[in-house]
Amino acid sequence: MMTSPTWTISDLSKEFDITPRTIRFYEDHGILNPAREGNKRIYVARDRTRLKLALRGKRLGFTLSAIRELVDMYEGPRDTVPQLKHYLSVLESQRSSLEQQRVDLEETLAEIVQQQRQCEALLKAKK
Amino acid sequence: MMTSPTWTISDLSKEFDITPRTIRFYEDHGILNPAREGNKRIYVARDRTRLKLALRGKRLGFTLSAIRELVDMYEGPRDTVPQLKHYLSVLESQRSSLEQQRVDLEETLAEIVQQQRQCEALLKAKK
DNA sequence: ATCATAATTTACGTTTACGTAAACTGCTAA
DNA sequence: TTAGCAGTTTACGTAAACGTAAATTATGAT
Repeated sequence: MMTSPTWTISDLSKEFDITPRTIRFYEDHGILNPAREGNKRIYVARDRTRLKLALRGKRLGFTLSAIRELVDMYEGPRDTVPQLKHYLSVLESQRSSLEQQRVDLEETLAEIVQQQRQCEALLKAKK
Repeated sequence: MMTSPTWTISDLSKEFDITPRTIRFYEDHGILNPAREGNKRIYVARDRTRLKLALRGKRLGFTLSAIRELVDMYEGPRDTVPQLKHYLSVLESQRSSLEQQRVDLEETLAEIVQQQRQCEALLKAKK
């Protein structure tokens, strides 16, 4: 018999270097929905994936409610045509905002690299 | 005689679509330092550039204090070798964090595009 | 001179994303 | 069986980034 892997709250908090408080907070806001064994939370692969997505979203500066929308959508029903169309429009707006962010990122990175070069040149001149 | 351009607080708030409150808040936190004419704030090109940088930083999810460090450094003195070395190390850590962010961004974008394709395929199948 | 408009300072309010403390439950090793 | 964890809920606290209202000042137009 094959059994699928599960995690406890401290497993996840260690793996992703966040506090259990944060994980419970995400649950309060509908991002996670772990099963219970008695009163203890049991996380399965799906939960872990959602948490991973959430943390990546955070690193990109998304709010928790935006993250919730996002992960919900990733799994949500796409049965009817109106659902599909709505989903598509949300995707499109996310994409355009991310692409603006990418522009900002590239610009900032380019400037930083340029400053690095300048500094190194100055350092060499000093020696 | 040539006179360099200046802006009022509402000029800038309109141009960048933020409230004057935000601009003054940035000043309180050392990101801006406009001159005064009587008690009114007069912004010159340097202030405007710093504001632009700040807003780009915000879109990337930087905190205001991080933004302050960044814009300060862009103009700060780089005379001594210790200053240069410190500056370089700050630059390097910023760069690595931005590069992590770029990875996150590309991954997320790729997933979004994939979902878009799936949806479009589903939509076509429905018709 | 007055009236509207733009600007100012001061200060309290608000939302987001958790931190932290308190008081409890449930295993497990000694 | 008791001590010690890991986990739980409840609830108040906090820092960041402004919003918003109040009271005041300055300036240009009529």
